[in-house]
Amino acid sequence: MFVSDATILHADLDSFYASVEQRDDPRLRGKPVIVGGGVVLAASYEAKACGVRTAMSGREARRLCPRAVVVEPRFSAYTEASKAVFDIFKQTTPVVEGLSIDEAFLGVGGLRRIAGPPIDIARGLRCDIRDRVGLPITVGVARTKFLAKVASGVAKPDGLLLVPPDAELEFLHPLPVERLWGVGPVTSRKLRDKGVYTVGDVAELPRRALTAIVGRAAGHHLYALANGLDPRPVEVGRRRRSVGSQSALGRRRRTPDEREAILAALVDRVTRRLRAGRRVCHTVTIRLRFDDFTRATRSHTLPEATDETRLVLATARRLLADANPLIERNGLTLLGVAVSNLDDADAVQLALPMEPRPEATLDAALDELRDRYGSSAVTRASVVGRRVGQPVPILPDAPE
DNA sequence: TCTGGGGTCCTAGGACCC
DNA sequence: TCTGGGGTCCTAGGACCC
Repeated sequence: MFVSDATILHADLDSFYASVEQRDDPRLRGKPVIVGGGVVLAASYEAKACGVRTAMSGREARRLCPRAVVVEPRFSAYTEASKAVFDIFKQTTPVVEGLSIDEAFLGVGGLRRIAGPPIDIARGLRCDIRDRVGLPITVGVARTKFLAKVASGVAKPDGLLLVPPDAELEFLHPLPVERLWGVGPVTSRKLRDKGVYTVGDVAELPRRALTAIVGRAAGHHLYALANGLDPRPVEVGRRRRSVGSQSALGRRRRTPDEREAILAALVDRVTRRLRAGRRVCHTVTIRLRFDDFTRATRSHTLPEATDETRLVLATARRLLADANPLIERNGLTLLGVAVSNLDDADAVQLALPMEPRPEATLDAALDELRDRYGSSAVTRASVVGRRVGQPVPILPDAPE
């Protein structure tokens, strides 16, 4: 049987925020460092050794690790460090799929001739990031995304681990179910209640039994992962699907005017980011959290896409007003705004009658768009299907 | 000791259309 | 005229991830 190669790298910066702090302030090196006072945003490995965890309350963290140095987060420093690391990723291979500020998949399948086998590429990558950015990074190498991610998780901190394609299940099956992507506290409890503790236990379960425990989609997903099946390719250029901003309000009651002011600031942040990314949104959602930590969302979809602060704010205000009885009853402790259903701001729709050959229609559309806006202005094109007889809006205005 | 801020994906019911 | 099936979109909630 043909066994494909381990050509996917999962690169994950170790305790990212805390590592940046230790890099920039030599006095912090070798010491337990906690980033964030109210809630732990990141903890150095010295702090993790005391039991400090991300998302823990600051008070609990200080109790566990009284010697820890607590520093305020410096987000601009983290963004800058992340950019530097991603630049090195992209110099290593064109196939980079970012997962978050400190994590990415790299496809290195086509590079053997010029850069050697994946394990050597991974070694080189770790050295480059250490030398040029000054940060430790762990890399997992495997045949699939999931295995590469598990490998990096197992190899942390500052490690490198290859899962050979002929030893995947030996590696995977002894691990606890929580290592499976998509198994959080709720799913973990459901599985453990049924006597399913390890990835191997999941793999032994019939698919039907698994979907009965965790639901359809999750069941199929976990079944595949536990058996080493994960055909997802490393995807370049994934677009953001929503933009949001939120603010915890503390326990103090806010007046309607105060809530208004906070809402306006949130909408302003979100629409600025929208415009900076040349995107427009269709749907506006407000997020609420209450005294008892229950949550609610309220959303509205606009007839036209927008990036205008005024319009998004008016919509968010209406949603907030409608939720007022809920807020008065339960006490608001968090307010958030998110926009989704995003489009490119400068997308233009063009309706053409369908030709017998679909590609001829697309070619004709591209020709017409290039005529209208100049060939260099047309950078992306996609086909939108409409039912026959339904009107398609035509937006003839050229972007500035 | 009550708990940040940024996201993704899935589910389920109802409206609406063919 | 009535009934049913199938698809899409919207809304709300929930689990999960970093």
